[in-house]
Amino acid sequence: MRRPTISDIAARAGVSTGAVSYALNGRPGVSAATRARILAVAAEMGWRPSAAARALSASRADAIGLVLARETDTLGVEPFFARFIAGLQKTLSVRGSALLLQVVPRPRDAVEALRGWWEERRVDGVILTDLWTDDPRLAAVSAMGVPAVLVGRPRANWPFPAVWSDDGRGVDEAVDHLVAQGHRRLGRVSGPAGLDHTRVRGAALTAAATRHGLPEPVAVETDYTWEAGARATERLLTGTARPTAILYDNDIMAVAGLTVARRLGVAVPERLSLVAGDDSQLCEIGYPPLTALSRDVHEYGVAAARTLEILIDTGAAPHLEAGTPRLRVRDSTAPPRRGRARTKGGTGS
Amino acid sequence: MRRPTISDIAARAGVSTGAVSYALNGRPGVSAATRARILAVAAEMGWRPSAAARALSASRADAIGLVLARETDTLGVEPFFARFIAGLQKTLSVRGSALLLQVVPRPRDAVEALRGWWEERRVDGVILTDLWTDDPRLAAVSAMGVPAVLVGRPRANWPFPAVWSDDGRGVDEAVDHLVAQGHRRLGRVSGPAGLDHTRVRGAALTAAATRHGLPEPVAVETDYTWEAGARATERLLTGTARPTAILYDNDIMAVAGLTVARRLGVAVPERLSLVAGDDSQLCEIGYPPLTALSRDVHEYGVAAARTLEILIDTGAAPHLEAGTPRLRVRDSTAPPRRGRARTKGGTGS
DNA sequence: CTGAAAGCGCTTACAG
DNA sequence: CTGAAAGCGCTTACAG
Repeated sequence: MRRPTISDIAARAGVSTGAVSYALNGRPGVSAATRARILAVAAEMGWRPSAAARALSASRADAIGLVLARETDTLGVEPFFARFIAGLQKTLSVRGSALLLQVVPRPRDAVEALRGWWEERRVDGVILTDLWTDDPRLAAVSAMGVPAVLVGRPRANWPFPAVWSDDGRGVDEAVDHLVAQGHRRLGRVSGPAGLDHTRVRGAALTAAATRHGLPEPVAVETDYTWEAGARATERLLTGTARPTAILYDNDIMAVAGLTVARRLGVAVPERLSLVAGDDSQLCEIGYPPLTALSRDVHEYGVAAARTLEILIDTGAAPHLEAGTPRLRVRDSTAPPRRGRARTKGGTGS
Repeated sequence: MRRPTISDIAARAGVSTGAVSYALNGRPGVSAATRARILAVAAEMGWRPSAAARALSASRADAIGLVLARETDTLGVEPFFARFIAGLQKTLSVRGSALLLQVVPRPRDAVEALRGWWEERRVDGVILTDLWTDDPRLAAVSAMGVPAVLVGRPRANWPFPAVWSDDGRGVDEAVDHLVAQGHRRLGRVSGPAGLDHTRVRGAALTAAATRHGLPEPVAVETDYTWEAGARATERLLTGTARPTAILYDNDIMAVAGLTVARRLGVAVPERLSLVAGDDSQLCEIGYPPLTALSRDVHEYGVAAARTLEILIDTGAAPHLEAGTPRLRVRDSTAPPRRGRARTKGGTGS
């Protein structure tokens, strides 16, 4: 029960292997009748192309690579990646491309993974996510020449396409919503300052505040974990000029904020409004359910894969905006109640 | 700047390509001096093997496949997979094997993915997780003959190795802990009944209750989501013979339980103890922090990959237990306070 | 210890 | 429209 090859099909159909190849790949070079016969024989024999043989002769791997450069503990909590990957694969499956995945803690480890894949020609292209300000992947990928799609805002000196969701617009929408409710002192619990999307959101928040004539929002940086989100919230709530609304860069920190606010006796949403930067089940686990920036992450993955395929096929592809966040209003945002509320406790675990 | 091949190395080193291959693969057939020279030349030229050529001639893909068969929304919240995959790759990276990943909603979609990979010889073996009672993957994988490691309890008629964590022992430990605190009426919020590990835990809970002379614990089935966990908790708390302790099959449902208990006015842990079935950041997001079953998922991934490699290399590998859960006691479990507490409200959103 | 050659399963010009 | 052949970059018996 050896698996059939095109030679077997050729023998059975009484044609050359070349003809079989043309027929199987839907190319000109065989008559319609011959093609039909070959396809029938191939189906009957249960033939499937050998990925290795095809890769070797055609110089394409029919696979793309994705390296996730994050600490696994933050990765796990993010609904982003499962949805994003499902979106990628919806596109890839049409052509029968495979997805190689690697999970590494830091961007510089990602470079090694990408280089290995490309030098062994295991992938036709790669997708880059979570870019940092000085990310070693950009120069490395450019130098290697591996087709790559940047998931994030386009960069200067980046020779390849970028697929990005307009995080700034999401921030704008959130601020507009809060300002309409009467908020003027905004706070922000951000992700790592070195991450591109952290900076994008920060800039958008500052710009939006300026546009509305609000004081500069106070921001506290974190590493995306629940604990850091809790500490950051506490700092904002116990400092001077306490904000009446806080924007978080993900969902789990917003949940942390909810808990901390309760512990400090700051009523949500009466005294404090919260906006989560990602939307997931977590936003509904507490009371009140959290207003959140929500985006179609699946569609974002589809767009990234499609762009990479075009890049691989044609050598170029346009930048593409996809999965732009929209504000999903739930109950954690409301007009601020006037008057200074007392703050219970101070610290506490 | 064509990438160098072994022919280039052979020419530069003045030997045959066969000799280069032997030298590069650390096989006998070349003298130490020749080998050293060849390696030096290869390094100097920056040679890397072509994965396709190697796969074609050696009939091995140097890659393994993992299909995750779950709804993406539950996947995202689970810290399990990111850690598990990191563990797999720690092992795979030693040999330079790649990981192919696919995310599909149902087991029968997984069969198609596995078949495709194997028939195209994209993988040398696969890892199966989240097995269902009548899981089509088992028969399909056996029939195909693709080396496969079952992540879960060994099964009858399963011709390959299994790597499993003893979920039953985790349940035992949790019940011992609760009984020692004086609990006698236990409840359970379980995952889907068709999932193997759901049944294992259920059986273990019944056995532990019997051993301690407790009444049969009441169990409510869910789909692992927060919402289902909330509904199940409410059912347990508003039913007759309300349990004083509830075991959850994951972490997010335990968090849901905490919220529901608060809403119903059931104090945790005074009136109700909660045990989460997985340990993650989520267990610390509420008050009180949740007692949880914790296991070394990274190590679990290492064990699964190692077992698969042995299976691929030798045609067989022993079953292996790894990542057995241990109870991590936090503040959500305590001796039950006597007397019937009132229950606030009834339903509610 | 070393070299020359066949072969893995495809694709793709190049002749007919 | 079709066939015969070379080639992709390795590995591996098989002779020397």
